[in-house]
Amino acid sequence: MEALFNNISRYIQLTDEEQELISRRIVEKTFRRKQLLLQEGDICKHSYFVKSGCLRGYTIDKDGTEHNIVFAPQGWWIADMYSLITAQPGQLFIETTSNATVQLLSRSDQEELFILLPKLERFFRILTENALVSNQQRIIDNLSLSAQDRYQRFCERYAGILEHISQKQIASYIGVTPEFLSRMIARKEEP
Amino acid sequence: MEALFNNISRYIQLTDEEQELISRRIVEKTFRRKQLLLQEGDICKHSYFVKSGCLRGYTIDKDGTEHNIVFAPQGWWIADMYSLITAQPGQLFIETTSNATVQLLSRSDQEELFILLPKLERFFRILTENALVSNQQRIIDNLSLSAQDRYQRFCERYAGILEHISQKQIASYIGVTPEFLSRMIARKEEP
DNA sequence: CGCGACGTTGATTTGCCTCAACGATTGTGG
DNA sequence: CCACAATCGTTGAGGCAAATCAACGTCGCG
Repeated sequence: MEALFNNISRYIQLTDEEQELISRRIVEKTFRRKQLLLQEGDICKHSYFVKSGCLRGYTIDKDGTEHNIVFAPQGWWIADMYSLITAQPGQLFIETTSNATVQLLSRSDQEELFILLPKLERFFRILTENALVSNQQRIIDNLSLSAQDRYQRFCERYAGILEHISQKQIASYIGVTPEFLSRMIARKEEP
Repeated sequence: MEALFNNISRYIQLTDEEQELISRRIVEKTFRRKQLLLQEGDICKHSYFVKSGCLRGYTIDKDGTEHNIVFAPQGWWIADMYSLITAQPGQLFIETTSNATVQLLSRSDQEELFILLPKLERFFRILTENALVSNQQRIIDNLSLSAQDRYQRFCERYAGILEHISQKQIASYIGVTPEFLSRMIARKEEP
């Protein structure tokens, strides 16, 4: 539970009692590599905090192609936000990319906590603001950068977890085919 | 001020005193068409509520090309979120696309209000969640749809304000050149 | 060992861009 | 109120970035 509270304490301070209030509602689960936590059509009822390992969120389009929307390594939160806040079936798949331990907080518990503990609402407000900023930056990058530059940016931004992600996954994230990413990288090696 | 409180009351209830608390911190301004409210390098200090008219947020890339990031018609909020929350210079330009009346809430007043009025923090938490969802959907669309389909989606989603937006602005939003959008539309007219 | 996923490379195709020219509209200053 | 400039939408010709399809070697894993 410590990792979780370290994460939260980046933005708000919690007393032991307040931590206890939260702890009581957290459920911990472990998963093996490539296990699905959520799939298209499911109603997403939890926010997932990644205690260890790495998850990814992706969609599958009408041609059957996967598109990575988000990677969630250790210390990140992930959910199908659309489904979570509307309680409608979502389109996101969430899957482990390695063995992982995850802590779940249900939306209803979360909303209960927001009332008991306005500070926690602040925490998630800030978290959501940060996520919004990074999504907006990604939209800007997609509109204004070449595939090369998008790859550059990706490597910088996700430097910490690059080792654990296959080229195919990166290609899907930056919006090119694996073949083309392979060529780009090959081209870059040459003088 | 009524439009603003109607907007807020979608998600939270406010007493007259609470409304008064907010009102005191709102500044109203009017702008003419094509006036810049914010430009790249500025530090964004306010959230803008659009009382009437329409605004757009865009970036300019290294080739000098504009990319529309967001349209904010009547009843929407807009800001350079990155700059607002980090207090660093942002990259967004914000401009009116028609004559407009805008109500400004400074970040510092906003944070003061979050402490006085936790309900308001809830309102902005929800607002930010919604913005996040729509940005994520846009990322998904950009990764999985053709230019044609992106145009389709745009027309559906922004049906209400289509009349007030030029083709050029739409092209910039969906990430194609004006010439290509023109051709797409022409192609669609034929049987 | 054998199978399936991955990365690579080649040949070809295509979706979209660039540049250029033109008429139509809008806006602006004299 | 008109002349002129600026912006917009349209159309054509040609070009390029990235996709597609296909074949092949490698590796990790059951």
